[in-house]
Amino acid sequence: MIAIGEASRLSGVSIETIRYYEREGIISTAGRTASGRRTYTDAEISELRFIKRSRDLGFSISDAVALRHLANAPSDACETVEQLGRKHLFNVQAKLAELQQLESALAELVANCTKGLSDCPMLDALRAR
Amino acid sequence: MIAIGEASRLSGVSIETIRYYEREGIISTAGRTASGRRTYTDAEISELRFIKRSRDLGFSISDAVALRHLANAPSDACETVEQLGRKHLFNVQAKLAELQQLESALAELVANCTKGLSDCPMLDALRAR
DNA sequence: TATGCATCCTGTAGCCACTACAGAAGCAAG
DNA sequence: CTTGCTTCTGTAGTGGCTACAGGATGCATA
Repeated sequence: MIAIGEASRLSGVSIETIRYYEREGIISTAGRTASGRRTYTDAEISELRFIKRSRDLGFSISDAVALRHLANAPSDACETVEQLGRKHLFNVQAKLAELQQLESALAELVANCTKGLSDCPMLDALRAR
Repeated sequence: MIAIGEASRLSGVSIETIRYYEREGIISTAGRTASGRRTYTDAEISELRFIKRSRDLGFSISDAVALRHLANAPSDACETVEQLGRKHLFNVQAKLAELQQLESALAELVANCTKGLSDCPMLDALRAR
C-alpha cells in the first residue's frame, strides 16, 4: 500500500502538490485507509508522473489534463496531441526569443557599467529619455 | 494637469497597474483634484517610466524599487546597481538555458509526431518509462 | 439645460500553480 | 509509554497584475 509520502518520492510531485491536484480534480481521488490516510495504486503513480512530465515540458495544467485524457482515448488522439505540442512549442519559442532579447539588452547594460561612460550608464538607461 | 489616463498613455503602465503601484507603495502617492481624481507631475511620469523600464528588463518589483532609490541616491550607487544587474543577468541566463533545453526537448517530440514511429511518440514519452 | 459618453473612483475577487503554515491525529520502533 | 516521523484538514500567502461591479464626475453637444 503506497502512502502519500512514497507516492511523492515515486512521482517527484511534492505531497502538498499531490493534495492540491486532488482537491482541484486534476488527478483522480485517492483511496483512503480506515484512519483516513490516502493510498495510491501503481496506476495513480503513473498518472502523477504523466502530469509531472507534462508540467516539466512546460505544458499548463489544463493542457496536461487534456493530454492525459488523450492518452486514455481509443485512438486518433495523436493528431490532437501534435497540435497541442506545436502550439506549446510555438509559445515556448516566442518566450525564448523574448528572453534572448532581454538577455542581450541586460548584458550590454551590465557591460557598460565597467566602462564608466557616465556616472552610471545603467541608471541612465532606466531614466527617462 | 495630468490625469491617470494620460499618465498611463505617457508611461505605458496601465491605469489599473498605476493604482496598484500606488496602493502597494511602489510609487509615491499621487495628488488629488477637489473631486478626488488623481493628478500626476512630470516627475511622477518619469517615476512610472523608470519602473516600467526596469520591469521590461525583467527586474522584480522590489529590484525596481531598489534601483529607483539608487537613482536618487547621492552617488557611488553605480556599484550596487551593477551588482543588482549582474545578479539579474545571471538569473536570466539560467532561465534562458532552461528554456532552451525545454525547447529542444519539445521540438524533438513534435518532430517525432510526423514520423509515426509508434502509435503516438509524444504520448509514449509522457507515459511511464 | 438636458443628455450622453468618456473617464475616473473604491473595493473586491480572480488568475496561475503552487507553497507554507497551524494544530491535531495516526503509526512504528525502542 | 515515549519519541519522532508522517499524515490530516483548512486557510492564507506568493507575484504582479487584471477584471469586474457599481457609482461619481467631467466635458461636449443638442
